[in-house]
Amino acid sequence: MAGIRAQQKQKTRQAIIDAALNQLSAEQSFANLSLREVAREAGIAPTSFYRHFKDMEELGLTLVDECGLTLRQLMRSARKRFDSQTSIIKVSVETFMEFVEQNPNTFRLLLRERSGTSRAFREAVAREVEFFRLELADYLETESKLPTDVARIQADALVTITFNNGAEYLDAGEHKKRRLIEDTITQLRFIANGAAAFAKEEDPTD
Amino acid sequence: MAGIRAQQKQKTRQAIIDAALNQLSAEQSFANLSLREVAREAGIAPTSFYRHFKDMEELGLTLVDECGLTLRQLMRSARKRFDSQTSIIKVSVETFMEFVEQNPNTFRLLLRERSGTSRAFREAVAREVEFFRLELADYLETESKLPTDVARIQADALVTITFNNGAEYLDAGEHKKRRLIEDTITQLRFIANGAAAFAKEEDPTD
DNA sequence: TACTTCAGTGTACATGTGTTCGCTGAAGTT
DNA sequence: AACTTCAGCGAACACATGTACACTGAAGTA
Repeated sequence: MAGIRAQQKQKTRQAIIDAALNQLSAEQSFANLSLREVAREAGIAPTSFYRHFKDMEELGLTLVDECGLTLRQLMRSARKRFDSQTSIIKVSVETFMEFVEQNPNTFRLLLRERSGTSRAFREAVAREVEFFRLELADYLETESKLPTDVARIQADALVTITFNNGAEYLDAGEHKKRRLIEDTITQLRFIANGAAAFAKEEDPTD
Repeated sequence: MAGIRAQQKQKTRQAIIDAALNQLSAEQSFANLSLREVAREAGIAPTSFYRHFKDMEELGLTLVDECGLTLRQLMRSARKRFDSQTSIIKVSVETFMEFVEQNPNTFRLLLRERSGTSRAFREAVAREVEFFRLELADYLETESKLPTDVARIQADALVTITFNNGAEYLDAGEHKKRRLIEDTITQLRFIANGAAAFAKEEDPTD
């Protein structure tokens, strides 16, 4: 049961996925990527595409899932392996920007489809971002001992700022990139301090 | 010199612009709007389009400019007419969300082309957002008496949060919309307080 | 009135698209 | 060895697109 058949199928499936990702760039979004272009790049006939995906939409959703997963794992490991010397905020931001730097097209996919034309895509990206928020809110609640809803609102803000500055990072020059990282860290600190002060005000006993 | 000619030309030019804006929706972005579709909606022959715009790109840039201008004027007037009873933050957020509610397609245009495929578009939107930031930073510097760079960093964060939550507002239901406004206000307060605390720390004499 | 300008038109063409259909041949099964 | 499955193929299709071109006729001009 080597499954030569299934193995080969898996291989071209991956080829299609890679082809799609490789074609993404600043000038080309998934939305205006055609089935035929993907097939060409993957080295298969246009019609063979249908053996693996019903649609370009189905392929897109697969990509979003995969990219979201990658990013989530990365951030999770960043939170785990941060040493107590450097702040968790700094580590997270640097990790995130590193990801953006090294996978610009992956990130662009999430960024663009977040406000894209297909409801399914928007929801899929929203789901990924939601994972982020929940995980971070959870972390804040237990580590910073914040009330649940303060943690949630703060987490939302942190994710929004980071994700968005990641978008700016894409088009930035070397100098601006450095400043962007610093500014992001500062902004996250503003939020963290503001939230902490707010929580204290509400419950001074803590 | 009634200029019947020029008058008529201006009229169809506006018809084209309106046609384009009317076709925008959650399911249709400017990027996948074709010249022919716009012409059809505007009630002119496809080729007549060229009498007014060199390109779809040129039309798009015009739209971005126009939309940005509208939004900017709105926010500026909001800042001016806020009565001292309600906080400037609350007024600004409510004004912004009202704009998003009433001009969803206009806002969608800015939102999407911000991370779009055309460099010219991205830069145009970035320019509009930059106006926002600068005006707000200026306001913060004079009103809250913050150091220039703290004001800038804070303004960036405020704009990012507001703009982004506006995007979520688009797809939100009635209940979520109300919560979104509240959360946005809270988040902006976090930032404002965090920034103020930071500034005080740096320069306790103030 | 004769002449020019030019917004708007209709035809035409080359190009790229998604998708249907029937075929092929190797892999898998009995 | 005989039979089935099924990933991949090429030809063909109907369709929409951007744009070139030559045209018309009303508005503007002298």
